[in-house]
Amino acid sequence: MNYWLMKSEPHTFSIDDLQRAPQQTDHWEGVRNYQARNYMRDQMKMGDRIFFYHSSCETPGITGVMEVVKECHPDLSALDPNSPYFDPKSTKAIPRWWMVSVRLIEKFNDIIPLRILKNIPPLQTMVLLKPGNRLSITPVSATEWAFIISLKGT
DNA sequence: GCCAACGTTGGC
DNA sequence: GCCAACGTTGGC
Repeated sequence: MNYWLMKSEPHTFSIDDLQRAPQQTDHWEGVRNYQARNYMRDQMKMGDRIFFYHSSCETPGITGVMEVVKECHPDLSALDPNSPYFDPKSTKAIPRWWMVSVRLIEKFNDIIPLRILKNIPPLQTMVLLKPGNRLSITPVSATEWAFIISLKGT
């Protein structure tokens, strides 16, 4: 099983939005970065675990856990001229953008803030923490995953 | 709001 | 293929 971290701005789509969704499931539309897309298209598999990360907000950090419930399929928001994610270069025949569907497994009682993660030596290997990193989807190692899970509620 | 870092675009 | 200009991300 692979582990991941996916960012979302909570004023656009928060963990509470996912919790309210039918079956607590939604598709992860709107990724418009090739490397992040490739992770979803080529590497994310059923059952992979994902940290839900809130970015560009008062307290950025990890807010819960999701799993992949549907592997890559075309991101149709790219075809919708009324969508903020519209991309005229994507077509139905040759989709440029792909996404996975995710289901909420757990919303943490308390967010694990980025500023805490930054101060934990065993987590300095995280791609998320690499200087200059802006990727909205990053891989997480099994070791990093287990360590972060152990921080819950502390 | 600032700004550093990074990705994309497009002329040549 | 180079690279300058521009746009975006995202913490602070």
